[in-house]
Amino acid sequence: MVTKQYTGSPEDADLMRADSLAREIFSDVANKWAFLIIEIVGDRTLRFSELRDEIEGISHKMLTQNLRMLERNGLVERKVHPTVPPRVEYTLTEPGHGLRATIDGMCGWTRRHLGHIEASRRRFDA
Amino acid sequence: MVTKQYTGSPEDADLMRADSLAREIFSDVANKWAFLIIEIVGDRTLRFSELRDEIEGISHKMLTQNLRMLERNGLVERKVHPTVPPRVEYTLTEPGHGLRATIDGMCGWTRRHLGHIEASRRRFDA
DNA sequence: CCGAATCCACTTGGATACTG
DNA sequence: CAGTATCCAAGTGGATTCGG
Repeated sequence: MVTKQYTGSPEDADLMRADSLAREIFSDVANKWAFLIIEIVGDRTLRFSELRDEIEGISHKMLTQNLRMLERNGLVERKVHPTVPPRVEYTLTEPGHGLRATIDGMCGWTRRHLGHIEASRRRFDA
Repeated sequence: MVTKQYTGSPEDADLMRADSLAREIFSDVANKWAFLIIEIVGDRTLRFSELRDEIEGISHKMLTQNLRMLERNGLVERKVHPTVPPRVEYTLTEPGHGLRATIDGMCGWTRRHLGHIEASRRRFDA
């Protein structure tokens, strides 16, 4: 993905389609709110309002938008209980858990490099 | 990171600071251009113009902006050769390679789930 | 060649109000 | 409670120009 140079040969056409699709998916998902949502859901089952309470600073609108996007891509499952008042619960799907694992890796990386990054920033800002 | 509930106890203060810093860094870095840049640099050394040519669709401005950001956070190194015309080369730092590994993981995940995602989208859009 | 700065069209996201 | 729609303020990103 990403670095290939296309020659225009016929068998390249499929690769290119897969590639640009991958890139599109990547762009969908590689945003901070999506990551945060996936991390926070984890293996729990959370209601809309619980999610909003746990994700500091997210607005109602952003949360719905990202949940829809994640649902559309099959990363979270949305379960509606037909009660009054309504109760809607979100969980990660199996592919969602896979993605979560990679995000976990990134969180770990962040934690391990906090010091280095802070130092680098101070140097840069001077 | 992210999910902890703070009690307000003194020892929590440091955790909270580290946490919000981690989140800030995360927000900096978790954007599609940054990911793409890191992936494309890989273990190569690339000039500004080479980068722009390889990253389809990125504008001059976005590229500079993200390169500055990555440099500030110590993920890429910027080397200026004092020639005429100027020659500026970018490489990943050691922490940059660490982050790259996690992004690689995410790319792999995307490739493995292209089919599932496409199917899920079709279902959703109907 | 690289990058900073300006301009401005366009998108984004927050606040609010309204429905089932 | 969950979600949609609207409005509008603020931010973003592209094109262009100028400078080192």
